[in-house]
Amino acid sequence: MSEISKAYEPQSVEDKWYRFWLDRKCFVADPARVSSKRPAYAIVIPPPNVTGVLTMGHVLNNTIQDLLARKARMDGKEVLWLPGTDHAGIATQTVVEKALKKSGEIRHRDDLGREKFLERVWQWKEKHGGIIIQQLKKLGASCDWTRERFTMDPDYSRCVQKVFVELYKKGLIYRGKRMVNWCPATQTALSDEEVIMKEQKGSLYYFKVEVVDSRAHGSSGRESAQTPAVENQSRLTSAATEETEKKTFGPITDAEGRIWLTIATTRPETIPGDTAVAVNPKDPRYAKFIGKHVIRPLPAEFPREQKLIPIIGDERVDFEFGTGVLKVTPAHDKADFEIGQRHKLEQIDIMHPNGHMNALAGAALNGLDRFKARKVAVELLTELGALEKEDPYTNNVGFSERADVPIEPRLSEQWFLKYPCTEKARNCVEQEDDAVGRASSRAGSSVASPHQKMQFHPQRWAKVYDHWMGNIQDWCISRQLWWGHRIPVWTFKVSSDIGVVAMDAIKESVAKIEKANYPGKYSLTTKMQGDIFVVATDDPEIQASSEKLGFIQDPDVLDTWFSSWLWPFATMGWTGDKTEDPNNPTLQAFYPTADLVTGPDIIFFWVARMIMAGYEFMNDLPFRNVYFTGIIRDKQGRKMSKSLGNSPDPLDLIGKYGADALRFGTMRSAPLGQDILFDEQNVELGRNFCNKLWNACRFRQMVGGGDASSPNRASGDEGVATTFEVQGEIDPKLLTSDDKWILLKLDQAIREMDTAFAEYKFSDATATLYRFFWSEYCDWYVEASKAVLVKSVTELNKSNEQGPTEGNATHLTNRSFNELPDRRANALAVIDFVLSHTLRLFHPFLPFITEELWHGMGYSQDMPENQGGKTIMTAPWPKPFDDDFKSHYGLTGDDDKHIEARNELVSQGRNLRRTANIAANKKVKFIFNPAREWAAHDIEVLKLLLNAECVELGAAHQPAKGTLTVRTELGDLYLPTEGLIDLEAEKARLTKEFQKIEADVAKVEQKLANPNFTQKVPANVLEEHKQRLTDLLAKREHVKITLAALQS
RNA sequence: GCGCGGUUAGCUCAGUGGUAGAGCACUACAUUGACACUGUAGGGGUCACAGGUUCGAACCCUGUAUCGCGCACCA
Repeated sequence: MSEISKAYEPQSVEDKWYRFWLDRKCFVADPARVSSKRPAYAIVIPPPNVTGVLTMGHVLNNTIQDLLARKARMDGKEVLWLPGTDHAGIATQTVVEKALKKSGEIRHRDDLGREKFLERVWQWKEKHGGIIIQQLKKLGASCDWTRERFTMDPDYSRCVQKVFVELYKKGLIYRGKRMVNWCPATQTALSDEEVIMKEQKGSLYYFKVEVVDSRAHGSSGRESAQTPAVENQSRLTSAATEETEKKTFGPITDAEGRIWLTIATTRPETIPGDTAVAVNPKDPRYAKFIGKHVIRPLPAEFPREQKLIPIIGDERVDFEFGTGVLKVTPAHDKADFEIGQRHKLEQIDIMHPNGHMNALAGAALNGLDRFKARKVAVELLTELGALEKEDPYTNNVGFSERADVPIEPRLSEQWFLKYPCTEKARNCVEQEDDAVGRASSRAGSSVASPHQKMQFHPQRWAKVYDHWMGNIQDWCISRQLWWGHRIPVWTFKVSSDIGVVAMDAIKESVAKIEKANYPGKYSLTTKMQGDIFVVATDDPEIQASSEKLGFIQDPDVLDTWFSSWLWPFATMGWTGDKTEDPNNPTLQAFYPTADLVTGPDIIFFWVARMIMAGYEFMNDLPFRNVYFTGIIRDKQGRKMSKSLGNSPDPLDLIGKYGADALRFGTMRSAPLGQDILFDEQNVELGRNFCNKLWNACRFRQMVGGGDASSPNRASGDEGVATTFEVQGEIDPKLLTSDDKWILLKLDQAIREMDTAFAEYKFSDATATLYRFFWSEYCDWYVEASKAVLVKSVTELNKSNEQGPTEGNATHLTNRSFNELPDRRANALAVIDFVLSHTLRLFHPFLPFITEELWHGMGYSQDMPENQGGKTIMTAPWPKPFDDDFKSHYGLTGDDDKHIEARNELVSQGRNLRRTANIAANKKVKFIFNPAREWAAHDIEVLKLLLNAECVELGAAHQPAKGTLTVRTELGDLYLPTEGLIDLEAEKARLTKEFQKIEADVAKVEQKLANPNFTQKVPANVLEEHKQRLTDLLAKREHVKITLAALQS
């Protein structure tokens, strides 16, 4: 800081210190250093997509993690913030596929084939994979980069495989043909969590089907047509749409005596896949038809016998909805599938995997995509005369989260996981009710809180979590993709002699390896399923030998989250082997981790699954606290997205304002549990704040050392020269009221910061820092300190001579003058004390500028090497002042109250200046009649703060006409105006003030007149009110007199 | 339908029963030796609405409106 620039310039500073931290290994966690005196603190990063770029969401998330990590280091903990990236199966594969298509290289990934395509994805990963990591470094993230992990690192992959095999062995993983969420765009199955419901405007189509008695005879349904109970209701037509008609649906008998049922559907294109029609058996309109058949209208060209489908009774049918008749399409609807299971219905799959209709859908629909097919189906029904009407209809449709197309329920064979440890996982998270229960039980007995529970912040997410855990469904873990962890299962169809030979060979090979080194490192299980021999293992040797013998690996890969759910321990070198883990110092030291910081949108995807995995594989929860951030929205409240183009590039913001500014601005606008409306102005505010901090330190440097005339010291520290002298001990005897006040404010700020961190309220923390540093330290303390630091000795001397003309302050004045050099040194010592503490309080939020100033101001030189001497990162976090400290420096609440009142007096005095239209830079004379004795120094400060030419002490000053006055608890302040004021404006102002006081007086008087109030209210509140009334009355009197004086 | 959260100054939000707050924006003044990325002063609010509890409600209770989110879904 030899050349102190007027404004803070972050760019060069930030790169310099980040390199410094890396070079000195400041982020590296060493399990060997962990001890009872030096506890471990760990966070694992929510791994961003390896090929992604930094978003504002990442900024929010990672700034919070960095705050926690940096704070923990300053608390003396051994900190591991473990970084890494996620392979992000679908996202990455889609991106690469698109790029290859765009370049014209391929039309489909099949053009390359699996192996070649994967090569290209790896290339892509190598090329783009590091970007987000570099961006995190720009943000200042203090991750232990030596431990950076990727979910497809070889050893990580082995963990995934091992976990799969273990769960498969246990029977928790199984293969089954089920209804799954199929994404026709990416052509893979998805988990329920990857489906998001969206409201869609569409139509509800009503079409009729003819009821027939038996399969044998086509045209005659006559007998049933005569069924007496059938009421021939007046048909709804598209013209008539009365509310009451909803209830009038029922079978119709036409002129020829044929009976028809009307069915409502949103998906007429699936009619060719219908294999039944269902009614509620309790529905009097339809129950009698159960057992009969209807003729399915589509495909039109199919022979009638093929289209006879039964009418079944199923309680699931809601007779309020639609017509009360449900078409059942077991192959294309989840609910219908279940009905189909109950009634053993045929399943007709009428679609290709890409969402186009196949031949079973009929000639007219074959080859069309689903939505086109819907239109054509409606046309066909119209032509057949089967369509009765079409109502506009809005319903919720599941969309593929990634591809943003409607998912297609589809019957397919997939791998599923029955979640482990659900009970433990569900119960470990503290619910809001628990806190009440625990508090009372603790009060009731001496039950030591036994098992530490996991806390969610904000806690309301615990309820969401609990609800999900209570309704948990098996997890579809297989994906029909190429990029990911391939399922570690090999099969061989035993249909020939070769098969038998192979079986023997593999058995032999297995036996050999088992003997050699099992159990331990690897997992293995084999089994026969029908004529299929299945090998599931993470042992590369067995995998290889199986393939040599003609075994074929399952083509699917695992859901990305099936690897991320292991993140908290797989990143710490977990091998999946419990006997080996005690020898893993990282896991020993850092698992379970302390905090997890993530978005509530992945509470099911990731958080819940990590908790279950933690219990299953580590027998302990993976983290103690989960902090859920809000979602970053734009100024208008819209979610930030690429397509809207409303997401600023954080790197641009860093370039423009600095990383510290971005961090501070983001934290300041991100209250716990609330969504954040992002506004660049917040970042601007952060920059301004950094500049303020910079200039406050610059001021400290400019006023030099304790002796105003002493030559500045220049000493080197990392090539940075200090140009002033850090002051040593504070002398309690020389402290002014302002000194004591700012020390008390610092103490308060430290306490507030501790509370804010304990409660994860980072916006509160920034608000505290902002208030303390800007409003209290800069606006008041620094200004007051100029009385000794800036004014020259001669000037002070002069003003003292002509200053207090009479009375009590003279004695103090002389003393003040005599000890001036000491007092100057002492003021500097207070400033250095406050600044060195403040920089530490700021450091988690503003790592770069605080490090720069820590060294530049020379504060690092006062500290031991490992406690701030090297870097502010390890400087001890400030502690609230204890009683000894306070009594040593004589800090009491009185100083606090006095200075608050003095500040109020100054504000009112400045207001008088304003009233008198006196320019801010013009020095004028004030007269002050203090209620109690004032030290000369304090009068000097008052003069400075009022920008007064002088403050005359007038014991019983009789104001002349045109003198403005204010009455405060510290005394009366007068400003002679010599007729400079606008009388009318002043009268108006005072009248308004008078009215306001009147209103307040009335309010308080009313309260105090109420016996209910005076009797029931706590004593201190009563006292407050009485005091308040007294003050108000005095004030009112004063304004009244002043006003009267103006009138004359 | 069920659950959760919000509604306080023009904007974004603090505020757990006792005088309604901050930042930004706005108005006026100021280029004074830290800082115009600044300073000083000022204007601005029926705390969504309606009831209730209380001596006293932005705050607690009940209901309503409205916005947002999550879960479950009726084809």
